[in-house]
Amino acid sequence: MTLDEQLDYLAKGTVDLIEKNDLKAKMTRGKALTIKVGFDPTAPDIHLGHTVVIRKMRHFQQLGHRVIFLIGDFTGLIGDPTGKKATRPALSKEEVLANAETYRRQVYKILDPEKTEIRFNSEWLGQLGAEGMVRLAAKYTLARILERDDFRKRFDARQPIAIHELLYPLAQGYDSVALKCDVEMGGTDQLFNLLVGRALMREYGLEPQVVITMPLLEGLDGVEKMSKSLGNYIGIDESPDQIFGKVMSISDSLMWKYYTLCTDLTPAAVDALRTRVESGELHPMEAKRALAKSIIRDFHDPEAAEAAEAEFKRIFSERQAPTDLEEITLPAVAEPQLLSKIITLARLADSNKDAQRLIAQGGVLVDEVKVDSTRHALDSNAGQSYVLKVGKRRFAKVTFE
RNA sequence: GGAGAGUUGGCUGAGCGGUCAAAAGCAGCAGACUGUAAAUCUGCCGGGCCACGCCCUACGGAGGUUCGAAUCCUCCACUCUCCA
Repeated sequence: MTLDEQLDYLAKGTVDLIEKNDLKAKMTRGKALTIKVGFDPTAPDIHLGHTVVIRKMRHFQQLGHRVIFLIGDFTGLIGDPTGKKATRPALSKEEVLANAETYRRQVYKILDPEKTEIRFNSEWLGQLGAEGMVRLAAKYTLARILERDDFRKRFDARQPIAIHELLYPLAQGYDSVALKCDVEMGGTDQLFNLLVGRALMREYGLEPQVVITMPLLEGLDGVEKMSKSLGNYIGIDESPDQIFGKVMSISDSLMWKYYTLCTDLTPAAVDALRTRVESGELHPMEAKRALAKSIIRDFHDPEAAEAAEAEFKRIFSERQAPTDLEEITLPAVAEPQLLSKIITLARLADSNKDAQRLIAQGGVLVDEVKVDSTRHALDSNAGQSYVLKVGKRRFAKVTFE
């Protein structure tokens, strides 16, 4: 690839690239660049939203650059104050290392292990001490910190902002100083923090980093950004069946964004596919199936993708029980037991009340037959066995012994 | 330091001393329909009990007034506002 082709490749899918000329200048020197992306130490479950940036990290690796997967164990003490939960419990050294190990295992599904460095920012931020932190804080002003939209909004809305939250962008920026980064990437919500890094590097007499932001991926609800805490995510570590079902649950319109950000298809290819769906040539469900399989192939393998599709068809299109039915054994009881109790014992419902509700609404099948009474009881003597379907996706074979 | 406002179910947010297990919206769950765990519509949405009714626990925490309190009083904790 020529330099310009490389630039285009790296720019693909980005929202901000500040400044493209700076990136070009850095690349012209021919040295491997240092790319930094920070991750939260408390949530080592990588989901599809994270992979948007990770995919871009891989692009840099493909071009021979050095990628630093930075675990923010120090900044984790603060917690990026985007949400309402300001402080988070401090993690022990062991927990941080365990989480890092989980990250490593997951992230190498996408990144090249040979070209990835995993670092922790407590390494330098922990050394800083109170004095260092004061000196760092002296390099920035409150007015500039309040440029950050969420601080501004909370300030204007008279919501509390703890002082330490203001330090978060500074700490993150200092990471770039410590690592002498050439490029830092993040989601668009990170733009402010990334730019603070640029400013701080100047203050410390370093060449400012290039800042790249990637679009945020909406979660399964199609509205909020994908996040673990909102429960609207697809985890990279989830089973093929889970991923398939979750992808199928996104709205038809959202599917195109996933195509753009979670596959390696070119924008032109995605547009072509979309045209075929809109013209009625291709069924949207088919397009969504193809998307689900593509994502599963990335995190598992092609066979798993095919199997997941077959299983999905079986359960939801044909409404049959899954092939690998969960087996649950319950202690035998001489008297017939209420079905609602059995469902609760088998943990197919949260409470007896919940189980009764499900039955009342016609959501429970015993051996393929719908149960119509909340007082339905089953023979619970040893040896009895039933296939229970509770709701759309909870299945189990319950045996008494 | 002083004055005032507030704290309600996963979230947002109503709530007259009894008719409040607590409006409404969101989220969630189920059913119908379907093209799918899309969309739409309908219902459910604290827990216990072989009950279709009864009981228990809940409205920041602890006490109190009352036949009866999410609703009134006292103290405590936390948040916000204004003044200093």
